[in-house]
Amino acid sequence: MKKPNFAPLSAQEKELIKFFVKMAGILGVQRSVAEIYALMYGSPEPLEFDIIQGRLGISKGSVSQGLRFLKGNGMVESIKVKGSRRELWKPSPSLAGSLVGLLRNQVLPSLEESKPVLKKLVDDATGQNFSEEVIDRLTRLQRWNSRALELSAFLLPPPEA
Amino acid sequence: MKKPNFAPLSAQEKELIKFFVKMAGILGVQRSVAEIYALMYGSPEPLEFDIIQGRLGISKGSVSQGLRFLKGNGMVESIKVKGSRRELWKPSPSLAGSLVGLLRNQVLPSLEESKPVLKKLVDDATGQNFSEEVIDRLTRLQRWNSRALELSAFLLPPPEA
DNA sequence: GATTAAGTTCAATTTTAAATGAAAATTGAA
DNA sequence: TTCAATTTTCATTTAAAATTGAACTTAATC
Repeated sequence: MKKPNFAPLSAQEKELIKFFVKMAGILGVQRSVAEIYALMYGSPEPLEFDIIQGRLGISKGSVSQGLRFLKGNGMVESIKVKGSRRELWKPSPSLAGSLVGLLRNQVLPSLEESKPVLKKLVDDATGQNFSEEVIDRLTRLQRWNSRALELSAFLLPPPEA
Repeated sequence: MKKPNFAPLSAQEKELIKFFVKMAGILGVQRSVAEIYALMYGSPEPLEFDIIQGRLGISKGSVSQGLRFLKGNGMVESIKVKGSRRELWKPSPSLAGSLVGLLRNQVLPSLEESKPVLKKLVDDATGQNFSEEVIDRLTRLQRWNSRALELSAFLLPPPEA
């Protein structure tokens, strides 16, 4: 019979989790994802699914979705262990790279989508009887969008093909 | 008797609102606030409370709270009309400045709070039997925090006293 | 200083987002 | 190929956040 006996979180682990949860809040990332990442971040060895679930006391579903999200954004890596189906999980080496991955997926798409929308708004405003003031604001908005997009392209080159 | 007859939103206004709502989503700002700001942003004249409420079709409470939030973050300004209790509202001249105000209030506090927490984590980890790997990660985290804080101080000087 | 128009507050409600967990799908060992 | 171990999916539940609106406060006018 299985003994689901997981070590309770240490004070340090709890602090680290709190820290990442707070940062995640700023970025709009959900709590469970931050907890998973924090646990890995403070662990000397890669962790397996069950340990993550058991020690954090969250559901299998949350762990599964959380790992998928983190992997999809390049924030964690998994290691296949031969002779077992289990994978071991650890944070990606570069925290900077991880954040970059996150940002790319979170903000770039919106910036891209907005480009044509802003263009149309500026064109319409210019073509119609809009006030100078408003046209000016819209133009400024468009400029911002472009700059942000350029900056992103520079900072966040897409991952290797 | 009052005639609460407000002009419906034009197609352009709707688009502009959609844009700001999307951007607000990234920053974790609520929809109603984004709508209010967008309406002002696209308006050649400053707007009064009732017009905002009526044209957007949201509650008085939301308008009141939204304006408070926007003002508190330096994103809008109000103009007192003499001989009337009514105020007129318009976006602050600098969009950049507005975003800066927002960011300052949203992220700076968390960065500040985290500083001592991270220091303690690093100290504890160093003083105890923690793995090199983990100590290294925590140190890197601390460095990031410091840099972000410095950068913030540079980019976001506090408003005039 | 009473009246009314304008705006604010906040408990209650509605809406949205996140977490759960049972069932289904998948993997790899035998 | 079978089968048990492991992970994923997703309908449901739970929790969090945003919005509402009626009661309340404040300020202007008479």
